[in-house]
Amino acid sequence: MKNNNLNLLGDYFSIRNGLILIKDEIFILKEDNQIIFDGDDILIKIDDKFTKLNPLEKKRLKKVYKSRAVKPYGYLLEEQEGYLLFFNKSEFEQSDIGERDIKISKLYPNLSKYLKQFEQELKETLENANENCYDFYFPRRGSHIRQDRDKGLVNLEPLYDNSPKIFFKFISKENIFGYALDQYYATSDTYFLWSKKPTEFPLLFLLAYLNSSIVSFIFKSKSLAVKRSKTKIENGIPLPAFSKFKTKEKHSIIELIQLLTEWLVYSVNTFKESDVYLIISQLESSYYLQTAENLTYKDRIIKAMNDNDAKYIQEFINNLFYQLFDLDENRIDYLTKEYYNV
DNA sequence: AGAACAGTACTCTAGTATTG
DNA sequence: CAATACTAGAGTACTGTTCT
Repeated sequence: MKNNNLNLLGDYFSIRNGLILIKDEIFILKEDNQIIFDGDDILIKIDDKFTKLNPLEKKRLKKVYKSRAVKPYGYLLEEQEGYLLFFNKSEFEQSDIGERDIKISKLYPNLSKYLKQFEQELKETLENANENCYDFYFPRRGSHIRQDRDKGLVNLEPLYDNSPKIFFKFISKENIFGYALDQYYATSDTYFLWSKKPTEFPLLFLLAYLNSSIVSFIFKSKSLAVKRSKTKIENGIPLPAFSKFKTKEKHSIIELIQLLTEWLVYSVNTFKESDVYLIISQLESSYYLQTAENLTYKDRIIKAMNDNDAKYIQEFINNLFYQLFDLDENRIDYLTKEYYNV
């Protein structure tokens, strides 16, 4: 059955857990409890006293989320778990252990003091798991990954910090794929898609595809429910061969899918009037919506956008995918309802 | 109460790097 | 270049929580 020409999600993306920490409660600092924000100052609790962090130290605190924050096209801002204390091993690569310790405590005097409160406990955990106990400053997994067998490690910090990324829950029955443009760190109950090689199609198109009813159908028909296993997702989700879409009509569908997805991303996350105006103005020049038979949809889409009706936009995207793949939407709906009980 | 689920982090393994 | 050490990958054991 295996078709060697089939593009799979796993061919283009590595799926990796978020950060696996030695102990979440030590590395994830909760506001008001372990850290306080006072204007531009950040204070951290060490031996029951709040101590002010230096500017370099502030950069080591990252917004961190758990999988309950994941939602289609975005994440729930209010579900931020806390601030991750993230030391990056590659910052200290060249030094030996002793030198590294000194360097850390010089550059990050307060943060290292904070961690040293728990040094014994952290070292014991690492020792027990046969891991290097001197690395108690760092996440155990998820800060660096190997993309290809013959290539070096990729440092994910800049990608977590400031790069568009797609992620989903570690355990989920549905195809819900979140998206973040800004700083988004997550614990190991979230999986991230990290690009292995440039794909032919843009990330927003992939995001739309993964959240579409097509992939929902694939999830159900292949029983791909994510349950502590990523290989099923890597090998179970086919990616369309972009080069097959040759006609102007197909390209106009792809263009419109991206535009609508962009709107969904805005509507789910930071809703800015100016961004929405820009999208609506781009709708005017959409080739797909210019043809006589599709003209009526334009007003309907604009209305849905003004009403913040994400459901309509999602359904429209679903239909666009059916058209793109020359599928009979009624047939898929029938199959889904009849045989998958939804 | 017991089952099912979700979150956490433990641990085995495979592959890479180092060393002698 | 073989032996050994190290590290990241992967799956799951364990535990606390929620559902029935």
